Amino acid sequence: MTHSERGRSERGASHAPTGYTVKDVTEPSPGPTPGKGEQTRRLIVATAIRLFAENGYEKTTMRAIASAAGLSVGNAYYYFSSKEALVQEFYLELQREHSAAVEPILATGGAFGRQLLGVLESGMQVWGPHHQFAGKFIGLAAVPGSPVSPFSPESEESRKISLDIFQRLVDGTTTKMDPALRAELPELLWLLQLGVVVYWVHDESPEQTKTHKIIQRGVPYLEHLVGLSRLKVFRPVTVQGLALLRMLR
Amino acid sequence: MTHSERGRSERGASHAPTGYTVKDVTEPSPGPTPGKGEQTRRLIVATAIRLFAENGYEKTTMRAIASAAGLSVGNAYYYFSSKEALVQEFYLELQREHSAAVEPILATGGAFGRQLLGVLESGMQVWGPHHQFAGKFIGLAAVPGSPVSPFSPESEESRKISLDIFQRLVDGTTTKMDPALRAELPELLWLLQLGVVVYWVHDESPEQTKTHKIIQRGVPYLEHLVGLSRLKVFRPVTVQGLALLRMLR
DNA sequence: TCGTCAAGTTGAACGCGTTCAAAAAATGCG
DNA sequence: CGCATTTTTTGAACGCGTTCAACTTGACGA
Repeated sequence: MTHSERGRSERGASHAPTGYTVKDVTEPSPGPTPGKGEQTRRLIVATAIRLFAENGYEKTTMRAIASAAGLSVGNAYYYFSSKEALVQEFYLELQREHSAAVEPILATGGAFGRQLLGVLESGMQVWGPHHQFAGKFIGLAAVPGSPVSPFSPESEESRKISLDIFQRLVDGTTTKMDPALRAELPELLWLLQLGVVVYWVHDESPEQTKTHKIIQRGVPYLEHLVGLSRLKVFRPVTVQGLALLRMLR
Repeated sequence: MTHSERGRSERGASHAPTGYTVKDVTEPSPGPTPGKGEQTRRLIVATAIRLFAENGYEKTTMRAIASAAGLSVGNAYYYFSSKEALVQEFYLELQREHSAAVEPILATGGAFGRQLLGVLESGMQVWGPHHQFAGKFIGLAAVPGSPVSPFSPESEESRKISLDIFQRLVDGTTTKMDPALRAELPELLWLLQLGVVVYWVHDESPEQTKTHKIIQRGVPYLEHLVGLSRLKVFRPVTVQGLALLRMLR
């Protein structure tokens, strides 16, 4: 792990394909001129995503991706430094899907609990078909220094998308709470989501029913706690807890 | 992942080496008669542990283990179904070391916070030299269905050792708390430890100073919360939180 | 148009974890 | 002991992710 590029998962050795920002693969026409390299790149991403979704992580070998896209393995590695980088693309795709699904919920506004429940449930809906894939993914993401780690620089875009959802949720909620808590709540929810994901991934109950039930009980509980933060009795506990949270950074 | 053995990490296909319970590699004489197979098995474990500690996870290839032990790769696979199974042995070794280090702390008894701090700190001391290895390990352990997953049946022994430490800690502590909380506290601490480990593994500050600081602030905070559980105002929050915790199982 | 250089592409090769048919060694029985 | 059976050991082979020297294609100024 000794590459120092920022924010993108490709490498391109010393010579990189045309730089650009990640955008929808199916966008109509604008954006950077789709040169030959760009075309190949998109083909690889699209093929990889399709195969990951169809056949899962392990069956989707680099050779399978390359041959399905009609090119050589080496060529795929010219655009992506590793299989993990392609996994990251798949992850981003699902995250954009989640982002879109969550849009109406956040736009409507409303109580904290209702919104959080919506965000978590729609996340499970988007990821549901890929539960097994997620199990392998989490194994990659848990390794420090991996590009797909939620703490890696390569995951900055992912992190931003995710944090943004919670930021908007908190900004838009009418639920009253300690202002100090409100300031930290987006990040706290992001961490909570990490925990939920870990639980969900290990949840082998049919349709991940256990996870559903837990967030349905847990979210109102959390909403209750958030409300309590305004009470004088809970003030010291809240303040100290937040101080601890800030230490994690 | 289609083997259904209980509690051990080896396989042995249809024919398994002499069954026995995992014991100290360096014990004097008793235990199951050390037949040829048993000797080979121990040699492999000892060699693997040594190489993991000396050269880390990736450099310790199955070929390296086999050749260092003076036998063939296939032979290693006769006793251990995978490299992960050998990693598990290394993990168990460190856990026994931790268990021993923690003994005097638990024997002394004392306040909850003091004991918990001792347990966590000594864990970091034992694992400190293997911080990088732990990073790879957590990647394996995070994958559902992996034998080294903390939730796997193969990890039952590990889990028991760990839970036992927290059970004794809670049983031995003089700190007053809600009895309902006391009943669930060992498992809660076990989960907390999982979180600490994840943070520690990703903590790249020198000597993992950040993790040290956080547990030094976090443990007293937790002790405070535990104490608060006896107050009437905190009762509903405690009770509901515990109900939620029980749902996780 | 041609030549030059960068961009893009190839496929063989490497080391890895893992498998397995076959050989060797140990064991048990008449 | 002689022989059949089981346990243990071997090493070649497989498919995987990844690397890289060599080749082809495209872009562009002279």
